[in-house]
Order: sequence, then C-alpha cells, then structure tokens
Amino acid sequence: MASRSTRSTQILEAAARVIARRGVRGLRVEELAAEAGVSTALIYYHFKDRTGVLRQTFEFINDRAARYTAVRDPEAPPPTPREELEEVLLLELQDDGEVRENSVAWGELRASAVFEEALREDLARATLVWVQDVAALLGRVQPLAPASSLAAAAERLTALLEGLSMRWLSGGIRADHARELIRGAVDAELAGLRQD
Amino acid sequence: MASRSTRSTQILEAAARVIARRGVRGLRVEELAAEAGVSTALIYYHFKDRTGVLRQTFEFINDRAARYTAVRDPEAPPPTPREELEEVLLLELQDDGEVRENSVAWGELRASAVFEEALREDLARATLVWVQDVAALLGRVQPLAPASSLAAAAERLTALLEGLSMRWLSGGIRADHARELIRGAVDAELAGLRQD
DNA sequence: GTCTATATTCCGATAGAC
DNA sequence: GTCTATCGGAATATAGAC
Repeated sequence: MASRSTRSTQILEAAARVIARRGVRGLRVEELAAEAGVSTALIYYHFKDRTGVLRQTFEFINDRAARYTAVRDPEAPPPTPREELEEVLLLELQDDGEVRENSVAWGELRASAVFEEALREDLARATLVWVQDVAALLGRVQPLAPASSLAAAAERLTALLEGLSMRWLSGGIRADHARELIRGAVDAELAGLRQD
Repeated sequence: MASRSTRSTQILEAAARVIARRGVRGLRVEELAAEAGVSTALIYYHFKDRTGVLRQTFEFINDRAARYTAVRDPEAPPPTPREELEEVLLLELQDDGEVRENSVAWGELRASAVFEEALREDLARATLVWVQDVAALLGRVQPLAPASSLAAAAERLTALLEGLSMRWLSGGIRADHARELIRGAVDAELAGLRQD
C-alpha cells in the first residue's frame, strides 16, 4: 500500500525538505509553496495556518521514520539482539536524504521545545517510547542486568545519539565518525551492564 | 579587573536573558531594547544589525562561561584529576540563572549552525577546545590510555552532555538526573580506558 | 550616545475569480 | 481545488533632533 501522492502529502514532503534546509523557524510559507510547486493560498486551503503545516509535518515525519525500522530482508537470518540494538541506534546517522530530513526535524523539535511548552508533552512521550525500546534491546543482550541499570544505559545512549546527531548536522563531524563513536559507547555500556 | 558595565555589555547581558527566554530565532530587537531599558535605535547604534547582536552575544557568553571554570576556593585542597573532570562536565547542568542562560545559548548556537554556515566555524573551534580539555583531563586520570581512546571518550562525554542538556532544557529530565547519568558515563568511559 | 518618530521590508493570511 | 492579487500587521532598520 504505497501512500498515494495527494496534494497534501506533496506539500508535506516539500515541508520536510524546506525544514531540513531552513529549520522550523526558517520555514516561510512562500518558500514552501515554491518548493511544492503550488500557490500560498493552496497551502492555507489544505492546512489551517502555518502552525497546522508544522504539526502535520511532524506527524508525517514520525510515520515515515517508523517505516524505516521495519525494512528488513526476509531472506536474511534474523538479527541478534546486539545487531538490532546497533541498528536502531545507527539508523538515524545516515547521509541519506529522508533520514537526514528526519534527524533535522527531530533536532528542531527538541530545540523548539526549550521555548514552547506546547511541544513538550509530545516530545516527552516520543522520547520515553524510544528510551524504553532501547532499554528492552539492552535487556535482551544482557538479561541479568537490573532494570534500573538498563534504563540508565538507554537514556545515555539515546541522549548521546541526539548529541552526536546535532554535531553531525551542524557540520562538526561526519556521519561515519558519529556511528563509530556510538559503537564504542554501546561497547562501554554493555561492559558496564555485564558487571552489575 | 571586573568588566565595567558599559552600555554595550548591559545590552549583551539583556540579550543573553532574552535568548534564554525566547531563543535566538525568537529574539526581537524591540523586546531586547525593553529588557535592556534602551531604545531600539541605540541597539543599532552599538551593533550594526540584529545579526551583529547575536554574534557578539555568543562571544560574550563564551567569555562568561570560561570564567566559571576558574572559580575555586584557594583554601581548599587542589582537586584530583577525576574531580576536575566531573566538575567540568557537571558545571553546565546547573539550575543557576547565568549557567542556564549559557546552556540555552549554546544549544541555540548548535541548532542554528545546522542552517547557517556562518556559525559553524566558531562553533567547531569552541567544540574542539572543549573536547581537547576533557581529553587532557581523562589523560590525567588514565595516563596509560592511548591518545585516540582518550579523544573518542572525550567526544562521547561532551556530546552526551549536549544531548542531556537539551533534554533538561526542554523539560524532559531534571538537572540532577542528568548529572547522575553523566557520572555513570564517566565511570563507564574510565573503566573502558583502563583496559586499553 | 540616546531618544522619538517613521520608513521599509517581509511575511502570514485572505478575498475573490476561475 | 487552485490561482492571482493584495491586505495588514509585525519586525527590522533609519532619519533627525537633542
């Protein structure tokens, strides 16, 4: 079921590209219209206002990101927990267009939430789910580790990923270097869990 | 040599407060003028334009942050390298007014650099200095560790700190929890360096 | 150096035709 | 559903007096 390319989704795809280029707070409705190849009026017809565009774009991006995780070759042997863990963490540090767009949008959401209360609840919920996923994967690699240690390690790994992602997106380091650092952190955290 | 409170520095202090409240992209010259208790025209007199204000505010904040690190009771015994290391890392996660302002500004700088080439060079330089400082401290705790391992650990610790700082500032976690997680990461990294 | 206007630009949003 | 044209407000920036 490939998502039909309706006008609305065309605009949302364009919005993701513009946000990746200019940031949430740099998104101009006029530029979005140009990127999508439509008039500004049409944007206000499909979305109530600029805020509506942003809200729906984040939804759109979230859905898209959720789909990536599912992509797997059914022929290949099932991944080990350890592989799954690294996969989940390394997936976001890819120079691929859509993945990068998602990472930029996530960073923008995080940065905007510092100043906008309204964004915090959604962000907190999404973060919690993510941290719990990672904690569960860690638990499958180190089943004897106490839950509190797993939770702390998951918080650190995901926060580290966000920090490295920002450095990557802001031009401080390359994606492959960031991935290498993540792998090192996974090693270190698993070593720590082995001792608990 | 306490920095005299010139008009310019008054405005820069006000700018730091406004940025902490509204973000870089939410800073309005008019609001800044009100906060500083001057007219908008005066701001354009002292700083060429809005961008000039932002550039100088980041410089100002950097200088201010550099001063914190130096604050130490001359009576107390000198800190161990390990203590110094934790101090440097934990310093930024404080609910204190100016420290918080600095953290917010740093996060904004990082986030803005994703979209503005012009900011990247300064940011990269400041980050490099910081990472090297931390690597040097790690080296004093684990003198036998190879330089490349020290560098990687320093990159991870500082990136983790940035990630946790954003979570703290965006309301996801409390400062003391963030500090706890940092301490755990320091433990883990030092354990890793011990084996190299 | 500092202020009180005011000019200028930019951008979100709408009216109304097709 | 989509466009052209335009309005109105907000924010940056400047002119000119003191």
